[in-house]
Amino acid sequence: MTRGAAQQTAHHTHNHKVCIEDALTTARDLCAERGVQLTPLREKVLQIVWRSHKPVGAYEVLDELARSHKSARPPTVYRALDFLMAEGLIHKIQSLNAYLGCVEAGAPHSGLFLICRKCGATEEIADPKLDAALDQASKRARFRSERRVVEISGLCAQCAA
Amino acid sequence: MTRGAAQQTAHHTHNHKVCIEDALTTARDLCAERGVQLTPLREKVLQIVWRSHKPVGAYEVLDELARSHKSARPPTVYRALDFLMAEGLIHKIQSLNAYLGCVEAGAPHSGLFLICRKCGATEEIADPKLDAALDQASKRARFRSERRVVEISGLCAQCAA
DNA sequence: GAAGCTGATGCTACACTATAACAAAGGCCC
DNA sequence: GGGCCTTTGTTATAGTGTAGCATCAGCTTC
Repeated sequence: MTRGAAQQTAHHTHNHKVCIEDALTTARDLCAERGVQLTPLREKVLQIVWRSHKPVGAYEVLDELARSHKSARPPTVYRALDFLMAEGLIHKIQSLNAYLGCVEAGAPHSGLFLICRKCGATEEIADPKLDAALDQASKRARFRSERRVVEISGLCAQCAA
Repeated sequence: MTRGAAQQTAHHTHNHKVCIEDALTTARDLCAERGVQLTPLREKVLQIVWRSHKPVGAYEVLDELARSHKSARPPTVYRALDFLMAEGLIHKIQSLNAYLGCVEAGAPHSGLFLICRKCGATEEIADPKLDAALDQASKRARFRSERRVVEISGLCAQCAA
């Protein structure tokens, strides 16, 4: 169900079909457990988001969705994306206005995203030290933290080389 | 020139004129040092952004600017905002598409923003432990970090009470 | 099985955010 | 004065996201 650390990274070369299948299976299981509906439309959107490890814009999703789903309109896509985010199946990358499949759906987590500005590949990382630093900083400011956005742009290992 | 820690926080009550004056003075000095032009237009935009400790949208800036500057249009505002960001005088809050005066202009830093979802007040915090955690995480992933976005939404001390 | 409810989708229009592209104006240098 | 650079003016348009109401399918209750 969960993948090993090596497969969670945004490699330039890997068998991506496995990523997609894993994500869909996890999503179906989670939604079933929670009693929420992963409808064909929502599943299709999830699949589209998972076509790569690059964040994908809502209107890119729409273009792709429209190929198989003539009636697709902006609200169609945004509603599906909102559902998937609410269920923790995808994340929104705020600095790109784009959406990315979550590699650890189900596990409570607030990721750190490493976004390559050259190839677009984006890796989600969980980091206890980061969580601790953020919790500590919030606490010091007597701030009640609810939602986190932590994104780093730069060059991935491959593109920096 | 730099303010004490107490005055950097997004208090609900404080003499905000001091904040604005400090920010403008710092901006003028910095731009003079760097040989870049803090034109009246840019200064006015900076002043508008500094009207509060809440992030302000570009079109809010435009509305305000237009009161004294009839020819103001979207590009007028975005160009000024881009300049101010490039000089490190303001920050963009990505999760709100809004802009906020930088409390520590000039000092190299990558802040953590605590954004109150109720009152909107947003506090910028510098945190060495956070920086360390981010650097370490980037390094582990062999990622060359360039730009950071760290934003936490929630409730500030006053609004949580 | 009709009435009513709920959640999901269809559909039109619109609001909000941001940029492209080119023109004009002003300062500076030679 | 001519050429160059930076800033601002101006029009148009691209990109991102939501409001609001209609419809439809499944489910329940009587």
